[in-house]
Amino acid sequence: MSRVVQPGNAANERMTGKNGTVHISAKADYGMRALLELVAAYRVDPLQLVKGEAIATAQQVPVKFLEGILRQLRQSGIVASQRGADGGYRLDRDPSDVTIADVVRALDGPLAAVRGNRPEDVEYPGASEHLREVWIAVRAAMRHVLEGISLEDVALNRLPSDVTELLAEPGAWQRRKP
Amino acid sequence: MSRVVQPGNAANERMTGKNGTVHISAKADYGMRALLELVAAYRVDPLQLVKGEAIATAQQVPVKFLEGILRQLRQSGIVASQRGADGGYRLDRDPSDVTIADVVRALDGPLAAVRGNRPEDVEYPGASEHLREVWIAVRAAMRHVLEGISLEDVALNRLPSDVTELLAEPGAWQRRKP
DNA sequence: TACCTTTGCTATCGACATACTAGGGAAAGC
DNA sequence: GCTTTCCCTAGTATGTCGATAGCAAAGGTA
Repeated sequence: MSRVVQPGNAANERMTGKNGTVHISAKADYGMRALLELVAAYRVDPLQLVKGEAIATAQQVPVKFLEGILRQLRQSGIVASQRGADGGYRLDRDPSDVTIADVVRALDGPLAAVRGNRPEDVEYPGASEHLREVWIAVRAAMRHVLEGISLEDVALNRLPSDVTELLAEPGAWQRRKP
Repeated sequence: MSRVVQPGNAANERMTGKNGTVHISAKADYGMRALLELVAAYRVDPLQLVKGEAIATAQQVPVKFLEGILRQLRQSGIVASQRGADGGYRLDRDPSDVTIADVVRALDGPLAAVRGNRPEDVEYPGASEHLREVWIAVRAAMRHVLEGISLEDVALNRLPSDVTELLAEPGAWQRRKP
């Protein structure tokens, strides 16, 4: 509808709808951004509360949608909340103790799936006998990255060394030729 | 109408539609399996044609759906086809020259997306300034695995060393505790 | 030529997920 | 009480995904 485009992707091509085998959903993206706002507050005072609307305006995210995300994060024990005037949200765990995988799993469920099944559950006949190992490896790579980065790492821009090596690979910042 | 997945039912559950931020679609899964059948034929005779229905029954995949997949793979230059009696499909490139990333891109488009946009296109304000690096790293990790494995590697079960290291990680074959 | 086989293509379908919005209700504090 | 804030359920628009049907086009065979 109103095409809420991020302030960075100007005259690029439209990628309408869901695209990509690894897809960071709006929930995961908004959730991470909300949590990074809470990390900033946490570093001032670990018990400081931030209102949902403050987070929403700071990150330019629909406020009612964000409320649902924050509720899920609370139910997963990542965030604590308080109601009433001067209420709000805060981190309930140390930022160094919450990984991106924690956040993604809390909001979107399991990291990886093959046709809706867990990778270790699929069976392959005949010539595709060893395909399962491939999907397991994909999931393992995903876990390796997402479980190795904490909220603190992102907030302070201090990513693990193997992750920065990934970023230093040639062409990591460009898209592949179609 | 609880859509809750029973955790104890191992054999046949479907996990309720699409799930997972890395999702290997039916197209990618079926496409890989079809190609591995074609690799087996290729090793006998690189020009040998295999009928769509033969592939479908060998891999237990819906025929008409597979036809569309094979057509996409032909349009991407991965397979060749011939019509008429004694027609069929064959690999059009050497199995060592086709990576899993090639297949996935041919069938499902770009490897990674953040809310439908390319990871390098999203822009983050304030506290989430460095979130983009994370998504870029996720995509780089995906590329590193999928561009490093060829059809031949899977057919002969000779995965690259860094991939087998991923598979040897403790817990790689088990799901994480919910 | 007529006929059969096999791929090529388009259109369509139901089911479900995604990304929201609406409109309240419940608690905390003054 | 009253206000503020989070909590919750339900609903909607849109799109994708997995799959099927039907027919056209290309190639071989008699």
